[in-house]
Amino acid sequence: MPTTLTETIERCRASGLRRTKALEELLATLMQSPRPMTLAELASSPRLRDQCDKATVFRLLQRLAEKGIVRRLGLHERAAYFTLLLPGSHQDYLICTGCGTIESVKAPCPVHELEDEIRRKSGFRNLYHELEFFGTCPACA
Amino acid sequence: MPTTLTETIERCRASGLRRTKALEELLATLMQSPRPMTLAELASSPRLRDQCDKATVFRLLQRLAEKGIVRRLGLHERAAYFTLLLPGSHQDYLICTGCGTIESVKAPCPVHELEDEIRRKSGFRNLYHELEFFGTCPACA
DNA sequence: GTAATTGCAAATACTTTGCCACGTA
DNA sequence: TACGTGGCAAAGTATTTGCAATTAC
Repeated sequence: MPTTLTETIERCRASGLRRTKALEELLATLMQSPRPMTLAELASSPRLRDQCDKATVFRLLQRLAEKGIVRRLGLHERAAYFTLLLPGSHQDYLICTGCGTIESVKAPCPVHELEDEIRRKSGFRNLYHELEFFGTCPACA
Repeated sequence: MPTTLTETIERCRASGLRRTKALEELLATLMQSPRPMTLAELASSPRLRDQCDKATVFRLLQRLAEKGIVRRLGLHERAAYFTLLLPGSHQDYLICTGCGTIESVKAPCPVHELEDEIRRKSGFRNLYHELEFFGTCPACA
């Protein structure tokens, strides 16, 4: 049984957020989306466009991410990350959400079979993947 | 046997790039780094700081990424992506590097065991992961 | 010699904050 | 009433581009 909007609003209330129109509409929008959305997409979506300012959406997302109700995807810096692609090698990363330290994962990557399956079933070409683990490192805990 | 700097420079030459000091230093820097780096980190690194402008590093990275020698990590938009976290559910994504379309992967995620192992061995808390597949969708191919 | 590459500076884009008004509890 | 929240506008940071000068081939 899928999680309902009401339940999610309850989780927000339980973590101390106030029940506002903007919060409800934001949650509803995210809940209806089958994929992650950008701040700009959210702020200009039908339910939010005339409802509230982009800064409001930004701060809501910020609070929701703090409470663990929303997640901001990607390496947690504002800047883009680049890595050299060495033929025949592949790296996964373990990143501390506290201090931002990035280390590489030594264990073999378990994703290749799924990647093959997706390659076959989806018809995508030049397929590759990125896998990152996030958490709080011992030093930050 | 690890890929050498010379070999990588050769790959660049083979894809039509000119052999410049900036290119060599950039590749050497990336090659020595055990983890992905940002444009700012690269441009201010010892080998590049006095060697060339940040715009040059930017354009080099751009060309190298085009040629498949460097990879820019993360969802390929400038903006950050947000997703709702529903208790007990997890999503992986399939993203077209051509048109940017994001769809969710239906197959079960094969990463949980590795995640458990990392949780045990690394001492990280609040561990979670993100897995994305990238490629060219049938429509873009 | 010719086309790719670079530096510098300016323009964009996205994110984040200040401050005061407002609404929820 | 008190404190979290919202709007608007401005500031901050990262990315990207224009153009003339330079360099690799």
